[in-house]
Amino acid sequence: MTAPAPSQDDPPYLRGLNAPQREAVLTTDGPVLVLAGAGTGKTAALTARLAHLLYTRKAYPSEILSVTFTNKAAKEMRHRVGALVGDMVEGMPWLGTFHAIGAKMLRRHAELVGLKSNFTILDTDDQLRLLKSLILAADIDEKRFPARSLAGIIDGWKNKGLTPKDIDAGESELYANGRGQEMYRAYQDRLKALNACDFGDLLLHMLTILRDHRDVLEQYQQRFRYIMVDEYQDTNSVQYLWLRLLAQERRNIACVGDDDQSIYSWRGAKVENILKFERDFPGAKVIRLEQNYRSTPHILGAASGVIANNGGRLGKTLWTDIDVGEKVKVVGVWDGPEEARRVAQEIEDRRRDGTPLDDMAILVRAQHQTREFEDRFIATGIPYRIVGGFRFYERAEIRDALAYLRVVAQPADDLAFERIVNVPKRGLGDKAIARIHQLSRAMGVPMSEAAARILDTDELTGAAKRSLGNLVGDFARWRMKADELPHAELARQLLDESGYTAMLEADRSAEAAGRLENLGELVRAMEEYDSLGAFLEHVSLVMENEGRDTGAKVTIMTIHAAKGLEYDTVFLVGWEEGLFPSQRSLDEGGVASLEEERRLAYVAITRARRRAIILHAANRRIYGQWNSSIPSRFVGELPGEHIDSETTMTGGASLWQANWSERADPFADVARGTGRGPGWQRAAGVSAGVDVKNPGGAYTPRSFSREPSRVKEATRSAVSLGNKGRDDLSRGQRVFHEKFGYGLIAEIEGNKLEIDFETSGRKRVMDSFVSVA
DNA sequence: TCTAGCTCAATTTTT
DNA sequence: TTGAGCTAGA
Repeated sequence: MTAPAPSQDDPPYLRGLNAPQREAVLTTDGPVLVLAGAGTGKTAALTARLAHLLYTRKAYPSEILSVTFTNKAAKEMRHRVGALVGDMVEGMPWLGTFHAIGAKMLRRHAELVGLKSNFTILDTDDQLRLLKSLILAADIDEKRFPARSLAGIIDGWKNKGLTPKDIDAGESELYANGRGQEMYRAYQDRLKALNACDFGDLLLHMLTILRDHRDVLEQYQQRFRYIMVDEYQDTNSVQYLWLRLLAQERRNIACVGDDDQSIYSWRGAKVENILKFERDFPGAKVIRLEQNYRSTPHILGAASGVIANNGGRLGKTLWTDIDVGEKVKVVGVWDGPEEARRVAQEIEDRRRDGTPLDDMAILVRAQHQTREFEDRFIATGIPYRIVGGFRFYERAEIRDALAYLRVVAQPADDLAFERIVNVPKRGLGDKAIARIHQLSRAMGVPMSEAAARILDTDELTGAAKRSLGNLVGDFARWRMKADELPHAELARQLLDESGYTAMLEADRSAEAAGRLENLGELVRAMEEYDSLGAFLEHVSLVMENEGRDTGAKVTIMTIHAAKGLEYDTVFLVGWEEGLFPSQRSLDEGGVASLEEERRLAYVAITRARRRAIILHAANRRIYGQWNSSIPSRFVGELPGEHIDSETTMTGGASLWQANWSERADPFADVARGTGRGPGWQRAAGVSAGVDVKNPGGAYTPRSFSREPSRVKEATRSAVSLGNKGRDDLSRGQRVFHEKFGYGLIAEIEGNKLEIDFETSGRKRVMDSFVSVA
């Protein structure tokens, strides 16, 4: 089937699509593989395809299975489909992430794998605690064979679709001298006893069910007339097997992906899945989306040049009719702090040119690289946001609150009980918990019940007994209230009456305030759900880390986290051998890993719409040790015609500039370390805690442009000197800072403050970052 | 039972 | 360097 030429009569969802995109939309029947390069309008095609299926009545909304990897992608898809077809999207129960859909199916058939339909979904933290107890029970040295690695191994098995009985001796050898299988089995048994499963089980159990129960399989094969898969290059083996089973009958499966953007092999993703699609589904139609709507030719050229060094690609030729734009800038700097300064400077310049902060991002290879930038941005007052780290529901306070709710809703949830029994501190330590545990085992009842029964014995004495008595009474009361109160209100009361809120209020650290806010957020979020159960499901699968992040900010994040996003200006930092490509990756995975790192480089460059700036430093401090480094091999792979190189390590005029800069700019910590050793810094009375990290590096011009940097420097300094501070602040006053917590103002210099923080010592910050405590 | 100080290790992390 | 996790003393 060939795509008809665009015409006036096109339905709305086809407008604005190019020929291959249309083809991807209109080729509804039979297997289709859409190879969509970065920025080629993949999501547009995918959503239009969905709209087309609905409009032409090829399927009811409930007959389309549409899977994504992330909640974000699912949400985006739902939103965009909604814009095209309106309310019909509401009737799409099977649009979601692999895990959400897996959970939904599993709840219907839980009994087939020995679970009840109200099973709990454990997260990583629960999983680890459970494994730890099993390792202890099995008398394995947890130091030599950490729970974390067992978790990783089991996860790997689940990703491959292996149940305990599928583990052979070789695989079993991965943990504790061949005890892998035994531990995996013990873990699965324990999960079953707890009526729980982990993320991997959501898919693995479903796969088992589809394999062992023909009737169930046929039911879903009949139901799903059309199947669509986003980011197909990221599917792992279970997901692949699961999809293949479901698609076998009707063969109406459309997968969209880009082999060049496969960057999750370490999580079990198999690029092979996309490479062998045509073999799996003979007669498959392969459609290539190659017109890029995002980036300038130089950016595409640079990215293509790098990725061309990989073997075994399906191959695509990206092109664009966007204006030529700037070349990709490659900048060599002296060290990490200088890299941060250069980026900060460039951000200021771009901001002046009218690029909003929101439209700039710094992409790092590893999370620890964010620090340098964070420090710099705090000192210069550039608003930033760091993406990644803990997701909302992974935060301790959220997990604690949820644990309370879980104990109320599901008294059998021992993991939840153990988590909160002594939070806040109630004098119920290891000894008390061990006793409850013992009784629970002996009587075959859940711990929360054992706790009630142990009160009738003399196992516990004095304070501990009284304290446990209170807790047991509290839970009994909360459970009764659970039926009458709205669950959000229940949560509110529970947090207050358990002393949890009070515990945080008493904590004066920087985090505590945020934690209280998070709890408020949690309770608010609960109000949107019909039942406590529905809410708990949502939280374990979907809860996102959005918050109300208002205001324009520069984004700092890992390249992995940036996949699927785009920015006007992108800073690609730390392009040095060992850091990127990461040494560890090279050591462990050889050529395959190097290629994955290269794909990462490709993803990184293609995030940029108009401007990409690549930086590499000659010296970097890693784990407290200074190391010299050489530019990444990927820098060498950038085609010369698409880049402008610049290095700042010229020496020469540096000292003069340094002196000048120091006098002019009160914040030129750059100058303090310049051309003089640490001894001088001390002699000059630079106090500890202030940013003095430049280890005697050469001074470097602070602008990327070749024009004399002094001019810009001067205006900028005048501006910052002339900045008037806030008039509501005075020396000795107590203030609060989002990152450093509470402190007293020691010095005020215009709009800059020196503050003695209670927990982190003396720091310099911009006054706009603090509030009166 | 709690906490201060010690040792040890240290990518990426869609669910 | 930072942090997590564990051991010794209050």
